[in-house]
Amino acid sequence: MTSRFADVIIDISHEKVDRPFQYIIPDELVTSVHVGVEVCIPFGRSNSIRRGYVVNITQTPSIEITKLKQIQAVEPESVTIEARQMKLAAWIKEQYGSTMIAALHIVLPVKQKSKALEKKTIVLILSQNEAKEKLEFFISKKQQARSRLLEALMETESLPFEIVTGKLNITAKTIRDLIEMGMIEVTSKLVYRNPVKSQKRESDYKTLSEQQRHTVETIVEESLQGNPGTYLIHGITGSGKTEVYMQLAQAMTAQGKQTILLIPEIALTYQTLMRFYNRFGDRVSIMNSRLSAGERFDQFERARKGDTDIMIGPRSALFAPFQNLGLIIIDEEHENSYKNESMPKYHAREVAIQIAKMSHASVVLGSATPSLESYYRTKTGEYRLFELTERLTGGTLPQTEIIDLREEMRSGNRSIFSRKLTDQIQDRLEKKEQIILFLNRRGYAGFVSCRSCGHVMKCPHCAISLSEHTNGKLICHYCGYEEAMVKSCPECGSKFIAGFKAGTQQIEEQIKKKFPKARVLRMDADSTRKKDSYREILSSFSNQEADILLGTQMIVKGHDFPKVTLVGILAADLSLHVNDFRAAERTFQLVTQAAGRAGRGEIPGEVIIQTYQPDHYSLIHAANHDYEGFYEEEIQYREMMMYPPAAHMLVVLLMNETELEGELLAKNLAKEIRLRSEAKGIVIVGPAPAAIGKINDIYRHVIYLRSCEYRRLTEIKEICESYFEKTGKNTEQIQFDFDPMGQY
DNA sequence: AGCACGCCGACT
DNA sequence: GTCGGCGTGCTC
Repeated sequence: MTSRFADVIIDISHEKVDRPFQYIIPDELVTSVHVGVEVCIPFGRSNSIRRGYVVNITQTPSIEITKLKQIQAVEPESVTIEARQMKLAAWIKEQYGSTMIAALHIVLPVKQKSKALEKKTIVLILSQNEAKEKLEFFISKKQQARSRLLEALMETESLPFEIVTGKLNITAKTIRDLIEMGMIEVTSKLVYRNPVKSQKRESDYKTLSEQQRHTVETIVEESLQGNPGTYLIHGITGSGKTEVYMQLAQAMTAQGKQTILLIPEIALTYQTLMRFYNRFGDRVSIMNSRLSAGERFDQFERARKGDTDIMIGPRSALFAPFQNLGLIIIDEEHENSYKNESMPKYHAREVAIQIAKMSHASVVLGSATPSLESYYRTKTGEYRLFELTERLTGGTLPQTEIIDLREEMRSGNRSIFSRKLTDQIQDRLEKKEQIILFLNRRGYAGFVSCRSCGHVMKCPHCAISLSEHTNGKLICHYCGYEEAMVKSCPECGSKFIAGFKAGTQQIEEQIKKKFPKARVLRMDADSTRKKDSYREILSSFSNQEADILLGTQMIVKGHDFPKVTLVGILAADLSLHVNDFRAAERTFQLVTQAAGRAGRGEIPGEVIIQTYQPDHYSLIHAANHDYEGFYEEEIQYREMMMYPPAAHMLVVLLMNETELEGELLAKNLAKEIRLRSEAKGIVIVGPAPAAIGKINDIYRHVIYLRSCEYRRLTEIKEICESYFEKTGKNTEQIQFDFDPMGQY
C-alpha cells in the first residue's frame, strides 16, 4: 500500500510556525486520519507531542521523505472540523489577515473560548528581602535577563505573561529557570460566571401587521424557491422586528432548517431572548459569555446532533455547527460589538454572509438605525430592504429640540445645562416623572472646538478632527498632519477655544448642586465595574428609586422605562468630533436611540439635544427621526472621501518596542507598498503615529489604505505579510483591520 | 512557542 | 581553559 501524507497545522499561535507541516500517516491510522481531525504529532528537536489539525492529505511528500515524522495518534476527544468550517477558516484568514490556527480557533469556538478564558500570570513567591538578596546576586553574576524579570516583579508582585515575554523581552527559558529556583510561579486563572436564570413562561403570539407579513412571506418564499438572499429590515423602535424574527425562525423549523440569531450583548436584549425561549422552548439554545467552556461545548454539540433548531448568542454563535442551516439573523446589526476586536478582526455580518453562501442560507439584518454599510448595499442591490414604519407598541415619537450651546454661552450661561434643559428637569422633578441624561463620551478623543461659534479644528486632508496632544500640538491620526495648538478661533477669533473636557462624575456633582433634592443614579464604566451592578442600577431606576439616570452610551440600549418623559443629550458634539470617519454615523445612532428612550409610556416624551453645532446634519436628521435624510448626506461624505462603504479601507497597525524603529519600519513598509502596488487605484495615507500612540510601552504606527476593490487590499495585506516575514523581528508585530470600526 | 546550538564574558 | 547566560535559527 502506498503511503499517505498529511499537512498539519500545529496548534501554536505564532507566525513563525503558522504553516502546514507534513507528516507520514502510519498504516494503522489511514482510516481515521482525514481532513479536519485533530492529531497528536511530535514536533521540533525535542519531539514534544503537540496537537494540530489536518488540513490536507496528499500522496506525494513535498520534502525529503527521511525528514518526515509520523502522526502519533488521532486526538480521541477531538472536535473534528468539518470541511465547511475548514473552508470558512481559510476564508477568514485570507479575508482578514491572521494566522491559520487563529482562524481555526475562531471556527472552533469551544476550544478557543476555553483558551481565551485562561490568563497566565507570573507571581513572585519570595519576600521583598529574599528577592532583594537574589537580585543583588543576579546583578553580581551579570545575569541581566533574570535581574530584569526579578526587578519588575519586585515592583508589582505579579505580571501578565505577555508583558513579561513581550515588553521585558524575557524568554520562556529564563522563566522556567526561576520557577526551578522556587522564586516565581505561573498561575493560570479560569473565570466562570453563573448561567442565566429562567423566567416564567407566557404565551405572546402576535398577529402580524401588513408590513411584517410582507417581510416574512417574501423571505420565506425566496428561501423555499432555493434562492436565499441577504435582507435588511429597517424598523423603527417598537415596530415588531422580534416578532418577524420569530416567525422566520418558525418557518425555517417547519422546513427542517436551523436558525442562528445574533444579538449584540445578552444582558441588553434579555427580553428578546425570553420571548424566543417562551415560544420555542428547549429547541432554543442560548450561548452567552457566562457559560463555562463545558456548557458552551454542550450547546454546540446539541446543534451538531440536531437537538436544537435555534441558536441565540453573540458573535461566536455564528459558528454553531448546524447540519442544515437555513437562516442567520443579526439583530441591531449596526452594533460595534459585531466586529471582533482581536485578530482576525472579522465582522459578523460579512462572515454570516459567507457562511450563508456556503450553506445556502438566508441572512436577515435588523436595525432601527442601520449601518451605512448595510443601507448602501440595499441601494446597490446586494441586499433587499424592508421597512417597518409603524409603531405597534403605542406611544408617539418624542418631541425633539436642538439647543444651541453657543447661544447659551453668549447669554452668559457657562454651565453644562442650558436654560431650557434646566427648566424641563425642574418641571419633571415636580411632576415626579423620570429623566435620562446622556453623555455620549464613547471614543472621545480630545478634539478642539470653539465655544463661541462651534468651529472644530480639522485635518485639511482627511476631514477628521485633530486631536490635542500634551506637547501642545494638534495631530491628525490618519495622515500624521500636525499644526500648533491655536490660541484663538481661526473662524471667529474668540479666545474660548480649547479641548473639550467633561466626565460623568463632574456632571453628577453639578446636578447635585443644581437640583439638591433629585435622586441621581450614575451609570458608566466606573460605576458598573462590579458584576451585576449594571442590572441593579437599571432595575432600581425602573422601580423609580431615582429621578435622574445619568450615563454614557450603555443606558441608551433597548430598555423600556415608561416613566421617562425627558431625555437630555448633554453634549452631542462629543461623539461628533471623534477622529473617526464614522463619527457622524455613531452620533446619529446614539442620538436616535437615546431619543427613543423618551415617551415609551402613555405620556408623550421630550428630547433635548445640546450642541455647539446645531446645524450639523446628523443632529438635525436625528431630531427629525429621518434616517433616509441622514443617509443621503453621510454617503456623499463617504463617497467624496473614499471611506467605507463607498470604498474599502485597510488599517495596517505596526507595534514596536522602540519608537524610532517602529517609525522606520512603518516608513519602509509604506514605501514597499507604494512600490509594489503601483497605484492600482489605491490611496495610501501615512504612516502616522496611532491615536493611542503607545500601549504598555509598545509604540504603535498606522498606515491607512483605501481602494474601491477589497481584493486590492488583501493583496496589500499579502505584500505586508511577506515583507514582514523577511525583515520582521520578534519584537515587532503587525495587525490588519479591514473596514475598521473604531480608532487607532 | 520551545528547544538546541554556539558565541562570548566571567571565574577556577 | 570551561562554565553558563543569552541571542539566533529551526521545527515536517
